[in-house]
Amino acid sequence: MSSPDHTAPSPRAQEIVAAARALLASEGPGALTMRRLAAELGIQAPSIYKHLRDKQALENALISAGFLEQAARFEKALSRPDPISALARAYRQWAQRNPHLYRLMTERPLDRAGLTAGAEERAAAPLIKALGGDTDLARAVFAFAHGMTMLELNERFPPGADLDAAWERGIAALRPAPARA
Amino acid sequence: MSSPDHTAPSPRAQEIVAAARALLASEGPGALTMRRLAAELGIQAPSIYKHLRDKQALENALISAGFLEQAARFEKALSRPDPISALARAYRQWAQRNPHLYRLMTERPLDRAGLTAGAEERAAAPLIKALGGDTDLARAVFAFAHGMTMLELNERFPPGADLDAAWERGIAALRPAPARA
DNA sequence: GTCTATATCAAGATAGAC
DNA sequence: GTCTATCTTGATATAGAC
Repeated sequence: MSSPDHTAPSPRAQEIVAAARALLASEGPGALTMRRLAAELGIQAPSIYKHLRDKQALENALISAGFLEQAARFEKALSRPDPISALARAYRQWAQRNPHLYRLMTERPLDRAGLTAGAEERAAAPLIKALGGDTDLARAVFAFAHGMTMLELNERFPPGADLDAAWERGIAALRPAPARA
Repeated sequence: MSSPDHTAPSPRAQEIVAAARALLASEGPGALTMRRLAAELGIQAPSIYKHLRDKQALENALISAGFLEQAARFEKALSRPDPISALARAYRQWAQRNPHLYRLMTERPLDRAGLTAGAEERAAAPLIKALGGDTDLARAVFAFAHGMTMLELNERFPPGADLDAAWERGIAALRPAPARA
C-alpha cells in the first residue's frame, strides 16, 4: 500500500535496490532489513529513507525488476521451436536461480499500485500468447508451474523424486492437443 | 527443528492448540503470537511454555492437525464416483476454509521430526491411490492444485477470472486417459 | 498451572543537524 | 547524501516464586 511513485528512481535509489537484490539473493529475506542493507552499502539505515519511502517501496522495486527480468526470458522462450516447453523450462530456471526473489514476488498479494506499470502483465503475456489466448488453460499451466516451483523450494517432494519427470508429465498433459489435419 | 515430542500432549496443551487454531483462523498469522494467544486463554504468555516447548512446537501441532483433517476429507473423496474430481474439490475447499493454516502448512519446509508421525503421508496417500500409484502424475496434480490454491489466495488472477473453469480445465487435462477397451 | 519480572533482541521509522 | 540520536513497537523465551 505504499503510494505509487511517479517520479523516476534516482541513480542512488537504484544502487540501493541493486544492493538489496544481492543481499536477498545471498542471505534470504531474514537478512533484508533496512539496517543490514545500509551496512552493505556502508551507510546508516536512516539514510535509505532519503531515497526510498519505506520498506514496501524497496520490495516493490525488487518485485518489479523480477517481473521485467522474467518477461525478457519468457519472450525469448516464446520464439523457440517448442514455445510451451521452452516457457516451462525458463520459468523453472528463473525461479531456481532467484528463489528468494521468486518467493517475494508470489508469496503475498501484490501492491500493484506501487509496481512498475505493466511489469506483471509483460511477464504473463508470453504464456497466454503461446496458448493462443486460451486464458483458462494459461491459468492452469501457470498454476502447475508455480505449484511445482514452490513445492520444490519448500521441500515437499521426497528426496529421490524425479521432478524432471513430474514437470514433463504435467506439461505434456496440459499442452493443447495439436489440431487434427 | 524442535525436538520430537514423544509424550502425548496434555489436555491443557490441546486446549492451547485449539485456541491457537481459532486465533490463526480468525486473525491470521500476524496475530499468532505467544502473548496474544495467552490473552485469548486468559493467561500470561510464559504459562504457555509449561505446556508447549516453544512456538515451533505450537505450529507443528497445528500443522499435524491440518494434515490429519485433510487426510480424513481426502479419504472420503476417494470413495466417491469420480475420485479425482472429488479429491480436487476437497483439496480446494479445505484450503479455502482454512487459508491461514493452509499457508502455514505449505509456505516453508516442514519440521518433519516435530510432526505427528504419518500425518503428512496420510494426507498424500489418497491422491496417489486415485492415480493408481503413478507418482509422477500425482506430483503434477498436487502441484496444479497447490498452485491454483496459492495463486487464488494471493490474488494473482484477475478479478473476473473464472477459476472454476481453470480448475476443471487443469484436472481434465491431468486426469489419466481411460483405458482403451 | 499460573504468576511477575526480566532478559534479549530486533524491527521500521522520524527529527533534525551537518 | 549522510549522520547521530531516538522513538516505538513487539517478538520469543527464561528464572523463580506461589
